[in-house]
Amino acid sequence: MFLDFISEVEGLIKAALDRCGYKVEEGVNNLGLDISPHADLASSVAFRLAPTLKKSPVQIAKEIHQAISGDYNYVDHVELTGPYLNFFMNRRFLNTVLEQALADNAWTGRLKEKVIVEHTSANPDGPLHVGHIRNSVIGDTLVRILRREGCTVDAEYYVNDMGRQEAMVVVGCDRFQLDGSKPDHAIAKVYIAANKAMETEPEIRTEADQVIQRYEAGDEETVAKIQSAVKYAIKGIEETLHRMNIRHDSYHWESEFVQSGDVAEIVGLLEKTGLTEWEEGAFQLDLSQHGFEKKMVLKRANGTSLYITRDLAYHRWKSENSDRSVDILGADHKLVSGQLRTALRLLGIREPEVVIFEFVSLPTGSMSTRKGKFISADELLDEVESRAYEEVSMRRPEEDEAFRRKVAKQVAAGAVRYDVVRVSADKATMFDWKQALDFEKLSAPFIQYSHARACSILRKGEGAKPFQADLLTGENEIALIKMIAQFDLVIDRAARELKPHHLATYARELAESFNLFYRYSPVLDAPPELRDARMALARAARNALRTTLETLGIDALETM
RNA sequence: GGGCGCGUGGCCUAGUCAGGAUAAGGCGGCAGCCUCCUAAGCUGUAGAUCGGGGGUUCGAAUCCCCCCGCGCCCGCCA
Repeated sequence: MFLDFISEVEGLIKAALDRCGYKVEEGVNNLGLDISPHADLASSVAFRLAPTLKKSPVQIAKEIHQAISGDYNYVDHVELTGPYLNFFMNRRFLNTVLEQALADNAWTGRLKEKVIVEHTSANPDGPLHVGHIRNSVIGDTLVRILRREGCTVDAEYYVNDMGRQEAMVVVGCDRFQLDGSKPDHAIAKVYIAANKAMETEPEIRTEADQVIQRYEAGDEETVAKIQSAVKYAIKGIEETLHRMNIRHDSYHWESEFVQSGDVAEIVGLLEKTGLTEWEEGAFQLDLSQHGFEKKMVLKRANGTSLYITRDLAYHRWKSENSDRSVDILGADHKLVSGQLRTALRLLGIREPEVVIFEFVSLPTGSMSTRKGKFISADELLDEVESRAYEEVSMRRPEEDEAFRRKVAKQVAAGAVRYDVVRVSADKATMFDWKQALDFEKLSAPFIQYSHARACSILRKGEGAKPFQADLLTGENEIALIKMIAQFDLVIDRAARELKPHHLATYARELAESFNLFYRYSPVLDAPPELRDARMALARAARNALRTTLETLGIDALETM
């Protein structure tokens, strides 16, 4: 809805500029529009015109203001405040927002593209840890945001089954026993043990190399061993992802692209660029003309393929099977993903849009699966869930065990997701138990609670019935409607910039806005007509909160 | 050493891409609000040289340059 208001204001200003004979340079937000405490939408365009027109911004703003036509749809009036043009929404706009938020098909989005989002793709050598889930949460939230925008999205997991780490898992399985614990954790134990053993038995390295070669050559016994280990680990990883409402639509294994011949084909195509050469037995691509100092190795001296070439083949497949593809990658992949994109460009293949997130570290340093130095996502979820259980038991002692367990699970999953997604991806973070276990304002439970309160009112009142939206004139009521209106703007921005944290910020603001309404505008005790109008607003807010939470992948509890 | 990213009250973060009217939240501190639709809530209060220095501009947390600090990368690993 807010996007419609912005479009109207843009039209009014452009028409007024034409009338005055003024021109602004083309560019994003060249009209200087901004949501501001002084107006629903403010324009500082007069400042931009001042240097060329050699007039004061105040004078220019005055002229534009006089030239603005009074033909409004959603605009109520335009105020001239010094050099600023302040636009205000009319009642009709507020009422339309309410009406749309009450409709079943509210917020359907404007895009239609087919998008592939690849996220998580953690090596199947152990459980997801608190660093991996930053990838999963950002990725899954983007999947949901793009779907909300109308895109058809395929969430994909790229399985690294051909790497050295998987060979080490197989070596580990040969030497040690899987102990029957959760599959991904069991795999991690033998993987860590194999790495530890390698310190005193260097021949393990050779053993792993042989596994890689045999696997690439299609040796049956090796194929069976690797694939069963990979599937076993993935089973555990999926289970963890499901606890956080994260599901992939499809899995692609690296080996697919080697077996299909795609990798060999890609290497052949790169050879035709004339930038390749054999050096010390390995086949390499020189990207120095493109700003990369190091050559990109396409084939090892022993003939086996590398992650990067397999990844090139996968990316070609993705670009052929989508309109857009998005990769979620940790900061350690910055350089490689740059090389990958350059190589794709050389081949005329559409490049992926890459979302990089910075590292999550522990107070003791960065995490490592290989060294067994990490806090697993399961550990985190268990801990948060038990804290949530205490909390709900204290608040709702009359409810039974099943209720409290269920609420604790949903609160925990939400709390973990929110704690991750609220921070901008390009900020390195330090994992903090205190913050992860805090269920107050800057958290999912705060938003879930607002939603539950709205549901509580709706449960106690009557169902939907006619109401007079014009009665909603209180400061908090209007502020809440305006906040609901911003949903489309926020989704649009988050989808365009691929920044899910904008939605997290919005969710908090929406909940805050609802809480003020809840506190200062009694619904059930209001006089009949006002009560009906406030019921409608509570319902609209419930819908907005529910949709926001769903888009964040957080369960919208009706009671908690 | 080079490349990329980050630096905002005691702590954590939004705002930076697209410069604009008093720098916005949370945690922690202090002081209040449950005969009132769930207090996982609400209100008030104290607390900020927006890492430092230069520059561009009518105007800089935001753009440019230099410096400092932190993170990540610079493998025939992934």
